[in-house]
Amino acid sequence: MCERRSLPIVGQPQQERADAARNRRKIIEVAAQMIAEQGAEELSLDEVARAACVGVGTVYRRFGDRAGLVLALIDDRERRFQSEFLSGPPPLGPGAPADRRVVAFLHALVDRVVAQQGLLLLLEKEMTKRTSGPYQVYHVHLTALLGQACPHADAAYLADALLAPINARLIAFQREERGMTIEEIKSGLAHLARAVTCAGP
Amino acid sequence: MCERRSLPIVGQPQQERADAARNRRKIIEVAAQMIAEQGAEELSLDEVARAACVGVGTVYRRFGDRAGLVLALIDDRERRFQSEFLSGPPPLGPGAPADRRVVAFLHALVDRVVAQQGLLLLLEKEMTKRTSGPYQVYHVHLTALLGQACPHADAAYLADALLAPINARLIAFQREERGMTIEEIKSGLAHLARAVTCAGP
DNA sequence: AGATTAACCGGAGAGATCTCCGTTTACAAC
DNA sequence: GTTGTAAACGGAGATCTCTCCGGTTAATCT
Repeated sequence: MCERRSLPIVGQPQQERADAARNRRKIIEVAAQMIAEQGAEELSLDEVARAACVGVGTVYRRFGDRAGLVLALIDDRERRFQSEFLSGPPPLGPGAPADRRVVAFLHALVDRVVAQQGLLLLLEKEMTKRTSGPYQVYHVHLTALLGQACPHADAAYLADALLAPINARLIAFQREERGMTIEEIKSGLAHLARAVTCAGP
Repeated sequence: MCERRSLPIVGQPQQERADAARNRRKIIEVAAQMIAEQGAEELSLDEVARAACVGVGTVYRRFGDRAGLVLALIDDRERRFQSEFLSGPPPLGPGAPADRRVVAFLHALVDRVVAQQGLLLLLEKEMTKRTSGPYQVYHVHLTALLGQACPHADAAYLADALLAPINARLIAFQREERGMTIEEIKSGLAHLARAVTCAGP
């Protein structure tokens, strides 16, 4: 009973209706442009809906909430980034020793945060319920690397602890209020990573 | 010219009018009770105002915004905590070696986050503009300790990095989703602190 | 006590987030 | 083409945060 006519495409939500897909694209496009024009800080979904000639309900049905829309906006770049550290050239991708990959990964994350500051600030603020998909991926990846680099430690916790200082709020604060440069931040992280991967059990 | 009649009390905002002080107390009291009853998650300043028999404007004039009210609610406990690590008995207070004080401090911070989870979650979410007063104090304190424990490193950055994993969001996630215990979190932090304070330049 | 005034008060209102539900529409089956 | 229906649509509305401003009051000076 209740058999489906066409087999579902795995991972895809059963095919999206044409109007739905069109609206999704339009909303993302309009939102991206609004952010380019007036910054991410004051992105209003009401306004996005109006500019996209779509009801507010539609925006929320497509993306769930603010965080969902921001996640969708980041998605493209995020995919590329993930493929880089999962299967790209070393030292970020496989082929380099684990401890070097750890540092390369943390540095790449810093660059990503700096590049997407506005959107990530918004995302971090709004993301109270679920944990972001990207974070989960980073954590799995870093845990694996740390497991190789220092097999005796609690790699899962260390991964959380190394990821924690790489967030948009803190980095913005360090750069704007503390006057730190990106290089100083990266070198601090490298120091931390080195200490962790070299230390005894 | 423009001389003041009575010298201002240093640090105090020039004395608060009686009705203003009464309202401040009432608002804090009502807010604390509402949180005790229904959790911090859904604290509405509108509702607080209504329950305190006060206009919304009054709440915002007294506390600035949500973050301000939450900060005021935390204040008491916070003062005590600060005096403990600034002038209380060792190993938290002065008297113990710096590296032991670092660990004691981080552990005390974890306990504080666990004890105040609800309010701190709210605070972290709302605190986008200014950085919280408490954080600044923690950072100064930890930077000083790290400066003693490992004079060669960038103590200011390490302080940020060690404080970053001690936030309500992450700890709630680690406990609820990852199933970690408080002891596991503390031991992970201790490991990290040890690695940092022992590592070479 | 009476007058003066700076500080405070209340609550309407702007603008935002998100929900709900009656109406409309795309698509598949016939 | 017609038809049936699940999915999508739109936008009014419930709440919330925070601002603004005309009216009120506590504290001070005479």
